[in-house]
Amino acid sequence: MLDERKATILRAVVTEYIETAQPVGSGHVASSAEVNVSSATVRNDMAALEAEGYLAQPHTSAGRIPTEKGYRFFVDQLGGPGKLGVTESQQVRTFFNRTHGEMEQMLSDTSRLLSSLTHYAAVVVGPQHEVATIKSVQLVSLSPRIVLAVLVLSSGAIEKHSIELAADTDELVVNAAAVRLSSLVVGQTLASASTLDTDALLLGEGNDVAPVLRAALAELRGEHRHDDQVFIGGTSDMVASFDAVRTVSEILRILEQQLVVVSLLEDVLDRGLSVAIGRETGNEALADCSIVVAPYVVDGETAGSIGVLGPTRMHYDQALSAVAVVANRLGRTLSEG
Amino acid sequence: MLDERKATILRAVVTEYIETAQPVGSGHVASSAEVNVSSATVRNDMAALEAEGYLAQPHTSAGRIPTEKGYRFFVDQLGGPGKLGVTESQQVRTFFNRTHGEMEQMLSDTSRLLSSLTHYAAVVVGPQHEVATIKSVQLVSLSPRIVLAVLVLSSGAIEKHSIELAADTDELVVNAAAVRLSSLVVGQTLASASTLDTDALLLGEGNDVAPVLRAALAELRGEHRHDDQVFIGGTSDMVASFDAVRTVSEILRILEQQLVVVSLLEDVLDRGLSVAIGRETGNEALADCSIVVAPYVVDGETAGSIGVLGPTRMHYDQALSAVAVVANRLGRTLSEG
DNA sequence: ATAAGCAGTCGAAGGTGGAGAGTGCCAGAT
DNA sequence: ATCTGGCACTCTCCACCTTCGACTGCTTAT
Repeated sequence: MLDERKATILRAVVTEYIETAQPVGSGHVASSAEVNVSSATVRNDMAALEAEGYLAQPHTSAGRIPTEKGYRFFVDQLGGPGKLGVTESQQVRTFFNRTHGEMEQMLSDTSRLLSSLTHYAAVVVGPQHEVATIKSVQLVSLSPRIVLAVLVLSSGAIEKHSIELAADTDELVVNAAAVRLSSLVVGQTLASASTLDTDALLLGEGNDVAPVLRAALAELRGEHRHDDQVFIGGTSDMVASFDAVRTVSEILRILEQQLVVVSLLEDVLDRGLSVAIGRETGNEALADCSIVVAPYVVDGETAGSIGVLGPTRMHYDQALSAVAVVANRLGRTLSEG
Repeated sequence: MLDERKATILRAVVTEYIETAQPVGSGHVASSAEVNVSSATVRNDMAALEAEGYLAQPHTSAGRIPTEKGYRFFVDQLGGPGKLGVTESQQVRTFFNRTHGEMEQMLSDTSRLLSSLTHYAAVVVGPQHEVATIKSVQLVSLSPRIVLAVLVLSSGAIEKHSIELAADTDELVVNAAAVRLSSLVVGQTLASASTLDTDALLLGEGNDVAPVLRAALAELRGEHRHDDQVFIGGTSDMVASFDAVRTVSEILRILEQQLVVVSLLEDVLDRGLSVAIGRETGNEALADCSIVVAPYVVDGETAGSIGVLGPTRMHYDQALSAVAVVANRLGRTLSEG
């Protein structure tokens, strides 16, 4: 649909605009290395590209700016992530060699890494808990009526939830309930544990233990929903790409609503490495932004996703490689543990 | 040192400037309700105030702007927080009536509340763990060499730390170590637990249990340092108070370095409700910002602190009352649990 | 001590006029 | 049939100027 020369010209315009943030004129394009025709010819093609919706003019007699469709073509023809620069590769390598220990700390650091690689905001969504098995359950009495349920998952993640009981309950009873609970759910996944038939299980229990157990199982059922951990880093870097405080404020508002961010990332989770440009994000406030997202795989299962959020005129090639590489290494590192 | 009229004029200038962000001229001040002298008289006093360092002129023939010293005077003469507006009081009341359960969730929500009350960025630093007693310790084998230590504190907080062992260790051995560890530290504070004499305690232990126990105790010692939880909300609101993206970016960079934020708040912790204006924050990047901070008290002990970060031309009265009220209610709510 | 008047200063706003960067189109070259 | 050079035209940007208005500071009168 786009002949070779037009494609080259479009590519040149996008590249140039990403670099300078200024409308690109036919002269610049003609003098660029890849194009060997005169500016007049470029002008004709650019007019055609505008008619087809790839470019736009801020006003007559200004250069052209890529439209979302233009960026989309540009990204598609990149055909996947390139290689990272040497400095960046080195940075990723040392990061993952040095990192160890706490998963949360590591995910948070990963978001910092990603933002430092790309200079855009980085979002890391922690592994889903559904697939992890329960390693241990514990009930701790904090006060006569409040019990804290602590779950340790095989991923190393911890879930806690405080349970308010209807009546004062002795610590011994709580402990008994904990033992029973452990025997029921340890080794299962959170998903399967939450399908347990509460009523049937409670039949054999004493009158004191039963209510505690019932409450705990109820929590278990509700607990694993919407408890995604999100780590956001590098907002200060990204902000520098924009020039209106107003825009910045709106973008920050989106980032503060973590639910929105998570759903943005999860929408594209099954598509693998992918890019959403401007309104493709489905969010009007992000019209000037693009998102590059990739899932990461732990032990063969898609566990979570990472991404960067930057201006539509982002350095897509760098962002794509950075996200791809980091997602890959992150998955591998988490698999080892 | 400042006669009554000059004080009134200074007050009027600060109030007006906070409202409009425009330099304030003598005419405006003279026509304000509190001042009953002509603009010429105001001019004379304003010149004096400038000479004394309370006001500054962006350029000749512009109105005056408060200096840090001017804001300082203004804040000092406010003499403590006023009352919150009815809408705001209502908002605080419903928030604390409805809130319950998870402390982390609650602190995070509190930062949202505070930012929504003030329209500035809100920072909430979670309770220090030093004073909380250990309710339970658990060691969970994640893999033959990795053990996860989970501490439940009386505050409802959880600390976790993964421990890498030198040798593969059976789950039974880990469990034995956990039992022994529990008997040693449950009921103690983290602070006292970390002063335990490791070597003496290990004498009576078997060769298999000892290394696990030693590793766990070592973690315990290091664990409670620098593990403040920080919750930041409302950055998007605050951003709208500034007009240079550059400034915004620098402020966000500070907020991303949580250590810096924590130290800002903790510097003023023992001073009670207090305000740092511009460079008083000790941070050059926050020259255009002010911070209002208050500690909150749980069970008679200063536990943590909350604060808001806004422009130097912030609505100090509203910010002071909001911070004071929320700190108070937060402390009370946490004490009940 | 306060007020009134007045000259002076400076920025903001608006208008003007190139300069420069672009465009579209046409006619001629390849 | 395509490309190119040339040309007229358009529109922004910038520098410059002027006017306007909001101040101030000073001097003088009360």
